Amino acid sequence: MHIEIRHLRTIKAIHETGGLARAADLLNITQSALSHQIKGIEDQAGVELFVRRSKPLRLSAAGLRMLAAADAILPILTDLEIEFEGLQDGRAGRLHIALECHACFEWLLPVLEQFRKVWPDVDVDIRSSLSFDAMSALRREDVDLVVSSDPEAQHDIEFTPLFDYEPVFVCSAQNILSAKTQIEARDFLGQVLITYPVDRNRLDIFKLVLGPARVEPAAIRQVELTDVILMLVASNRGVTVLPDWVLRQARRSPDLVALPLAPGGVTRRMFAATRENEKVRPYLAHFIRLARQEAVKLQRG
Amino acid sequence: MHIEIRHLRTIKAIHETGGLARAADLLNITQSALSHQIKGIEDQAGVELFVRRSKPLRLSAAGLRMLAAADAILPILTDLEIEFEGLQDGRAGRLHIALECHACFEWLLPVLEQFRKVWPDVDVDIRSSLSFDAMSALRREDVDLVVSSDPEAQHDIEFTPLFDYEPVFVCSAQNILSAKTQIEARDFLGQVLITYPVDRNRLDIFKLVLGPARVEPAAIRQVELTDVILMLVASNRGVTVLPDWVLRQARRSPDLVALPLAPGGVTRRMFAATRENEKVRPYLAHFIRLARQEAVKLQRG
DNA sequence: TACTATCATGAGTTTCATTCACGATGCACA
DNA sequence: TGTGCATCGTGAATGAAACTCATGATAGTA
Repeated sequence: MHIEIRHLRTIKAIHETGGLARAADLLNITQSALSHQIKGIEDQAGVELFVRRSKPLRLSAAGLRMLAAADAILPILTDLEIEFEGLQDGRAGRLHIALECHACFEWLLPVLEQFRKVWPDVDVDIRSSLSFDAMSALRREDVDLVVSSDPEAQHDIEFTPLFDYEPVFVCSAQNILSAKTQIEARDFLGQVLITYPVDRNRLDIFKLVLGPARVEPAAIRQVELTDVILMLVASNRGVTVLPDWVLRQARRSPDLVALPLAPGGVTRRMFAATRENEKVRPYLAHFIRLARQEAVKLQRG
Repeated sequence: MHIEIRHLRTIKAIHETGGLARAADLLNITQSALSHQIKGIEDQAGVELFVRRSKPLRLSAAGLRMLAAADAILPILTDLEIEFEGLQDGRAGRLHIALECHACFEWLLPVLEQFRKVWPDVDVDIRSSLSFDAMSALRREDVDLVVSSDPEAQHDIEFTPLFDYEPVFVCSAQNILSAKTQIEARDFLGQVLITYPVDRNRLDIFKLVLGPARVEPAAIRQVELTDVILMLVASNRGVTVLPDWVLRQARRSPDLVALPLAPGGVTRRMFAATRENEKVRPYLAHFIRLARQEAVKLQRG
């Protein structure tokens, strides 16, 4: 059996117009074509779909059953087509974001809030890339944008700068290190380092300081939530390294001391990674613009 | 834009098999055909449905959206096809019954009860033909069987005898006529005749007795329910004429007297009317057989 | 680097929906 | 009861579109 969309439209048209000739007119084909066609459907279905006893012909019980199927199916296709039209003119699309920067949730959420108002037809989602490789996910089209501070110079991926930030050392005022003016690798000896639960070579502190100096802290404790990290640090259960803007938002506690990393502070840059040539998509470009604006606000505190 | 069922099946197959060659195998066409086809879909939709960056190719976001449509649509068609197969082998169908015989509800219901157990896929309904012409409804395929006692000898309609019955006169024991041994037309003069609410020339009493004799009762009162008619008659608010088997079921009241219509009783035959050549349908034949069996039980009381 | 698996492409073939022209048939109205 | 009109069915011809075959291109892999 070989039902086609065309057949469903035919059934619908015949029912609505109440006749073959008028239906043919509606569908912009000849009456003859329709006659051939419905004969074909009936042969395929092996069922009489029309009552020919009288003129004009009408749908039989089986025909009405098929009409019900048509009424269920055709709107689905119409919706799909409308959605595809949206994709074509760039009004719709998908923006699934992977975060390599764990602390970025906080500044990203207001950006997405703004974004959704302007691009209601874009399907938005965020995933923290704790358990998967964000870059290959981007390449595989599992996600559409990655927030990352490692521009790995890939041929098929484009990195757009979002903002600069400084990873700063944070400890309790009770901690001995709070007396220093800047922190170097060997200061971590004997300290408990609190980090986000990601692979250590994706953390600024290991890449920039501890790795090169081959220094290992006394212990590493992994905590997911920024606020919890700061709480633990405030009660001197460990030290941490966070982007400056995270502290600027959260530094209410007088127990916390922030210090630059030697020598004299470090500057890092955050990027939005997209597949090559996709940055021109209007909604992607707009998202990046919004993200940079939000970043400016962050820098101001 | 011109999406076809074939395209939906293709999308589904590619997703399930995870590749063009395997999908082609599943669909029993060549890999080349599929390649051409998906190119065609993408041209039509104006949207990239597949990720060709990697091999084997996979569905893009838009492709997944189309897959969702396929998952919604294909089962509907499968169900339709299954239903049509049922119609083909006579397992399924429609049995909408119109009753010209108003009193027939009572013996019909147990018949339908039996019938539904054997033919679960047949769509059953009963309509009393108070407000429409049952025979033309049958011809128009609005109904599939008419219970009638008027075999009007139509070329495209077939009448199958169900059972014989006798229209009998019923009155209260208080009524003068209860003293008679049989009833003739002139006995109705001065009486209130209670009938079902149908056109008078479809009632046995007018066709057989009052019409030919050109006798008019004092008044006619139309009542829908058989039990109510008998109640009114029992309290001598009028007289009526009903099939014998209706009385046989309901004649508990000692106030009711049943008398034959002159001369010496009248015999009528009830028929099942179907469209020509449709009686061979298994479920229709079976229904008629059940109806006749039930009628035999009725005759026995 | 070679090899395999996978997809793309172009030409040729086949299939099939459509049109055209005409015939058949129901329906309304005289 | 016919007569005209509207409606539907049919068969041959046509043309577009889908498919196959043969081959080329490319990504993943040993």
